[in-house]
Amino acid sequence: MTLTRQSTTLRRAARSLFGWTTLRPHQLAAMRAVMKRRDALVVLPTGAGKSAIYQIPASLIPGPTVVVSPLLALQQDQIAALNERQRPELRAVRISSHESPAQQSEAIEEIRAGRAEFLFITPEQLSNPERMAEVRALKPALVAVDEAHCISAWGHDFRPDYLALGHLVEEIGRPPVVALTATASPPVREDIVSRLRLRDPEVVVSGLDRPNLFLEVAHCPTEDYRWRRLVALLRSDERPGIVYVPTRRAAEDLAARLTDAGFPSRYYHGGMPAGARGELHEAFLADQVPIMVATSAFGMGIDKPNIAWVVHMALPDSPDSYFQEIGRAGRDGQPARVLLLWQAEDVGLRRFFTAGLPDTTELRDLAALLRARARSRKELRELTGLGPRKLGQYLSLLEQVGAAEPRSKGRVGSPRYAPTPVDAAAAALAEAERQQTVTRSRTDMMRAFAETTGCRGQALLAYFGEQMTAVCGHCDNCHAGTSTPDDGAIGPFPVHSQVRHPEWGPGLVLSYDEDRMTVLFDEVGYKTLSVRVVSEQELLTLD
DNA sequence: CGGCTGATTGTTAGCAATCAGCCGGTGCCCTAAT
Repeated sequence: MTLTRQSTTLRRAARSLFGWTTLRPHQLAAMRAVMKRRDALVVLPTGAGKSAIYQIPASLIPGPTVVVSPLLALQQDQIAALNERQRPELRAVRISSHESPAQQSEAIEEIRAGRAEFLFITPEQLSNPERMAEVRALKPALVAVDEAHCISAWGHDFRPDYLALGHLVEEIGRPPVVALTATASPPVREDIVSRLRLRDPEVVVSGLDRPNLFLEVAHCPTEDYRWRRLVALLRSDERPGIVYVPTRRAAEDLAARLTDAGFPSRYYHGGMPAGARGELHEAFLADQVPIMVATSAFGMGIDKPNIAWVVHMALPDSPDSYFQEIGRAGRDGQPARVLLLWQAEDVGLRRFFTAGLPDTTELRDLAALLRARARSRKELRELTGLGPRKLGQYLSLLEQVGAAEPRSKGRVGSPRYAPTPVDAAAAALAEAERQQTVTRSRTDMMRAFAETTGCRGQALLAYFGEQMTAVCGHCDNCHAGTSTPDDGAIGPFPVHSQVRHPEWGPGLVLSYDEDRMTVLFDEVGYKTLSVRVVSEQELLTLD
């Protein structure tokens, strides 16, 4: 099929299924890749018609589509949106702990008989060997991984089954894979590609700059100042909006305090019962909650067009999280305010969350067990006494250093020429330390973003590996006139060139900000260097 | 890592300074007890 004919087919399907008269260029590019059975990584803001990128080709390609999606509540919304259209080629079912065994069999049967196209599922379900066998038997023609940044954000500790997704997709029969997310900095993209084992994927990145968001940061020496700045923003009375706080308790306390002060607010965090969370989510979407005070639990799946502002009451852990959270504002294209209220002390909590390295003795014993013979995770849990999360994290580290490899039926063994358990444990610890260093460097970058007197739009885009040639014009520093354009040519190395540091190894030049430059190193993460020192001491060489 | 709380100390009778201990985000899933 020629390109034009394929585009026509896609456009026709878009009109028939979604009532759209046009497809945006990036949508079309990604859809064409999927139609050609090529892997794809799609980074587009929510609301840019991202889901359609897999849904429209899926309706045209024979065979069902497996959609890996992280949250059951989010799956429910996505399924409802598809089934509302009442088109058999878009019908969706799911398998999760919410369905009874009878409902699960019915879902499988609907897909098998061709009455449904999409099977929504979590990585945890797929890591169950019996479930995997059922899904493989359906011979899926496509796998879509929604919110793919979860692989990087959650896989390494919180939800280890995310890290095994690449292997799980291979067990399904390795159909083409399309990974979708609203945010992914270069190391996160790399993580997604390598973890999902994408093969020469078509990478589509677009729309990272959000001109209708006004970016503002205030350093708050006292809690009282933080409060006053928040109230000052609320007085301008643009609603609705979200206040992000770092802890559950802060969410409850601040919502009460705001309500008392005449700003009716509700709070939302992961410690609340699922029912209450669902109701709050719905009420917020229906404009019944003007102010939501929430932890980072509130976010994914909130596709609400008229969020007029987002305030952060503490420094987020990374620009990745920050971008994701502010990205929920102003989806209707109307001007929206984004305000970060921070203190240096905020970093302490972030350090705590990233603390904790694996125990070398436990790693060594686990590596020794794997060397003896392949075992199921359940056996390994019983033999080592490790919890499922810790075991998943350890197995992932050992796999990265060549001391573990997934086998069929959910078993894990060790490769033929695996290092000795002692060497494997040392290498795995080093890898965990590297990951921790990179994670902490992200917090450093978040702090640098807060402290910069340069253009914040440029700083944020540079972090995501995009270069803006002019200042953004929609941040506090641009308005104050302190922004200086980063033309990418003022430094000794061009932006996006590969460089090497004697100690930190290879890295990617991201940006220049006055006399400093930011480089992303593979081993130590983001570093800000003095251009003068780099030049005088010849610290970097072109790689 | 750092803020908060409650107890101890220190100097001298009501309270200030210090310190140890505790707490802190994100969600699948399964199992067992109602």
